[in-house]
Amino acid sequence: MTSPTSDRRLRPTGTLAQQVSDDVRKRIGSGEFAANERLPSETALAAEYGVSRVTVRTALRTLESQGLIDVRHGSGSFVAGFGTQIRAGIQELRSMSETIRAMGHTPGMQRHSLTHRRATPEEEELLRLASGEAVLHIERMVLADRRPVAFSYDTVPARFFPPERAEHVGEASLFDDLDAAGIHPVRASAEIHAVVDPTIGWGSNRPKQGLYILLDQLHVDRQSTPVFFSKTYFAEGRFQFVVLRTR
Amino acid sequence: MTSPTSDRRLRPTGTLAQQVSDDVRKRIGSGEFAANERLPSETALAAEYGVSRVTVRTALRTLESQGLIDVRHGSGSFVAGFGTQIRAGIQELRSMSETIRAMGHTPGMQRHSLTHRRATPEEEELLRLASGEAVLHIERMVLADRRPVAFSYDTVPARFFPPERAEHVGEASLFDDLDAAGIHPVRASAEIHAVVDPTIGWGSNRPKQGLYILLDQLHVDRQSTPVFFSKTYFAEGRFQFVVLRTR
DNA sequence: TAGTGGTCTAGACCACCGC
DNA sequence: CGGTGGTCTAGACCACTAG
Repeated sequence: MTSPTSDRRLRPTGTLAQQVSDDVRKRIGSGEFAANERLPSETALAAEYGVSRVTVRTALRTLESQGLIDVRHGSGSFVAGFGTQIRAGIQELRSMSETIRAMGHTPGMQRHSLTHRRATPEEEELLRLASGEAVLHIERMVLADRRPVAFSYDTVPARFFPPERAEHVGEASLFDDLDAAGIHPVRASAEIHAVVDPTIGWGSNRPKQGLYILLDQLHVDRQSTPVFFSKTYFAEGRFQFVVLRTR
Repeated sequence: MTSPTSDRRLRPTGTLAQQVSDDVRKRIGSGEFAANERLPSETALAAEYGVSRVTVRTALRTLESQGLIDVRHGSGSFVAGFGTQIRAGIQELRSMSETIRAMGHTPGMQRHSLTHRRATPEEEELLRLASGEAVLHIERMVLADRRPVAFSYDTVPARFFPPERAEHVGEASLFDDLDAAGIHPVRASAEIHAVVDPTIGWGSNRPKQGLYILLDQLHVDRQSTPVFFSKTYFAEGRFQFVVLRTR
């Protein structure tokens, strides 16, 4: 559509498809599009936003994969029936704090330890380090409403950070620390495992059963260069992962 | 490309993008495209297959999400380094047998029990059944190379099947049974859980630790009508799930 | 700077749904 | 049947990579 007669204003962040996706999500959240209601047709949304239908479809696909809408061939797209519970799609890579906030809870982060040490041979290979290079190893507890929901063990090359900053790495968001250092992880390939290990974590609030979903992740930047890896243990029952599987 | 001068022959199964994706996967498997090698450019592939670049991109995105290739902006697409280990993307909805075969193993299926009974109130709501309707409940063991890798508990409305067929449901692929009955599940929304439960499963080969990844799934057809639900317990350590997470 | 992938467009045709 | 989503095309321009 070249005539912007009815363009809805978009926050110019990221790709057009992301902007549309964000805006529709906002309109769902605000109640403008209520549960089980039909969204405007793809053609109508394209006209309203002043973008092509392909772009609208890309945006809707994102919302679908997050379980927010339900796209039905021949009928339309519908706001998903609840229940109200905000679910985290496992395909989305976001900082833990973001994810928890999006779930409607108050995030917290507690760094348990920070170690500066030489990389092991395995770490050297995984992160493509020079021989003898140093890494920072960080152990953190992730809280939602002051309750531990995950324990994360992260390993990142020490050279990313100037010495005066290194000691503060991981006090809050590791993603933010990396961004500030000009390192931008954008993807992670993750293995999903079930783990029982009572030695995982620390503190008195730690889940007693020691049952976790482990995401064993290697984060890479846009060039697929390894940036850091992490093992994050999500306490079963305190964190819900959802995935939309398609044929 | 309208001139099919160099069309590579494709198996006319599914969408064009799927055909391209399948063919490139085959060429990777055959070694024509070796590990860490660069694939032909998207433009070149589009010309070779006689399809648009958009279609090639859709196909490559699928392979990327399965961890088979590595797409790098400005450089090209590369066959992922192995590993040799064949991995199953959690976003793909396929029958267990298909998945195991694709992993390079010999699939097997053993039905442990088949129960015809009235649906519980919860099942009625989940599957949108009429009051008092009957369901089939099936318990099966999934084998790879004769070794149990998963236990599946499936519940499906009894009315899908004529009486003479009902007793054979789930002896092999439930997907096939449903297809034959004109029911076509195409998507599943799944919750992912970690479970420890020694009462899961049966038989002498059952994993002793009783540790599983549970996929709690509701399968729906194209109209998002619930078709059946299943709880599938994948033995930790015998089955590997992978997911590509993106920002 | 040449070549690659990243994004977007306008338009087309098909398959499916519900009236 | 009209309206919806599903798929595909040809072309365009941009951002990134590497020599």
